[in-house]
Amino acid sequence: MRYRPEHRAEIHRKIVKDAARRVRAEGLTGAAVSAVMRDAGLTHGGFYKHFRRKDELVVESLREAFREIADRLAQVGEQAQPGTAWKAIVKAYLSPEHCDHAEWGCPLAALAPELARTDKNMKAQILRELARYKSRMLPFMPGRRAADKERAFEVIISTMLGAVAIARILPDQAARARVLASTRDFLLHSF
Amino acid sequence: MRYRPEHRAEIHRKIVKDAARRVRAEGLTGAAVSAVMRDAGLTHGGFYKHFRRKDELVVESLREAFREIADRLAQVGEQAQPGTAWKAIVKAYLSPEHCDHAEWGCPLAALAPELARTDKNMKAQILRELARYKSRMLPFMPGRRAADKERAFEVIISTMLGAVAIARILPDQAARARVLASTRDFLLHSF
DNA sequence: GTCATAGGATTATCCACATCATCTTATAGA
DNA sequence: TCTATAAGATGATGTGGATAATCCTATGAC
Repeated sequence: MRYRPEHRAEIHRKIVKDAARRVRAEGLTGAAVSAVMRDAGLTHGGFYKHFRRKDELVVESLREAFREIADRLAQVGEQAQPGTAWKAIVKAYLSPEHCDHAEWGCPLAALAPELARTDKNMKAQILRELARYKSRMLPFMPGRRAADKERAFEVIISTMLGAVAIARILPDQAARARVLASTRDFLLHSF
Repeated sequence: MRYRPEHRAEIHRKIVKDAARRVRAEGLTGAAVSAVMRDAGLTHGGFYKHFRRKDELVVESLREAFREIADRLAQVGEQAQPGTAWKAIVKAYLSPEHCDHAEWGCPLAALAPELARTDKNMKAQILRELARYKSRMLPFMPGRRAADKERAFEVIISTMLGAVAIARILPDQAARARVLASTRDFLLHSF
């Protein structure tokens, strides 16, 4: 129908944003073609005008999700007092808000084991996003040398995603908050 | 066909054991009825002579998986010098062998986010298994009072499962081993 | 104002999977 | 030895999802 030139890009973005929410909320297979198209106000048929295969959408949605969380955490880090940035990031990551809203949260906390099971091809693309995520967090990490910061990032992100993943299984807010708080205190006193 | 009385139970166990492997290797939806039945040497049709619904198999396979890992870790804890049991457990959990064999490993490391997304009913049953897992690990945990041990378990298991989940995404053994080792050292020096 | 075209709709196909009704048959128990 | 029965096989059904061929039409470029 020869829409406005920017229309195509807008729809594309809309689909990806929606898929980024859905994969985190429902898992890697949670962004069904018909669902994301419906959310974009379209029918499933047009999907392949925007993506060659389903996998492309999944990868793009992960890229979007990693970017969103990196943006958010970087902002938290930048607003913190110098030297305490990593602590602010830990507090934000281990907050009840993050725990309660996987759909806007860190894709690692929402999907890590599923990402590990993707095929070689997709995993390579995921690793690129993971590397970008890491590099954006490094400036805020504790430690003098780059290698120290990398170690710190790996340990801190592992600990945090584990805590959030466990907390999300727990039914009542009290138990959830307890896990988040004790992991937070543990991390804050450890570096 | 009126088989030996114990035949039914044997087949049932075989199906569950196989499903316990499959869910950890391929995710909560990885134990397809036809696949587990084929592995048991049967066809898909007989499945519903053993389970009322698919969910029942999933829950039983998780129960089996939790039991397997608890058995393994408890054995490690018992064989360790008194007072160092938790350290031995941490080393076993963060070993390359565990990382490389999700299908025999801790269901939390393999499935935590997926477990969080199950419906209320299944989650309640999962929580029971999680509680049993915890109670079996508590005797080995550091800390004086029961509450301390509980906190220790929660923080330690979160950290460990996160590290394994991240490591499993990484492609080369070196990077994997690095994450496992630094998380292990981190934990061992923290309690 | 016309019309070529690209974005979208419709519709169909294919596949994997859960579920279930019905048929078959080996064997435990008499 | 006979037979009732329950485990398993066969095959059908329904669903959800990916993919693709074909058709439709609004609009930007002229």
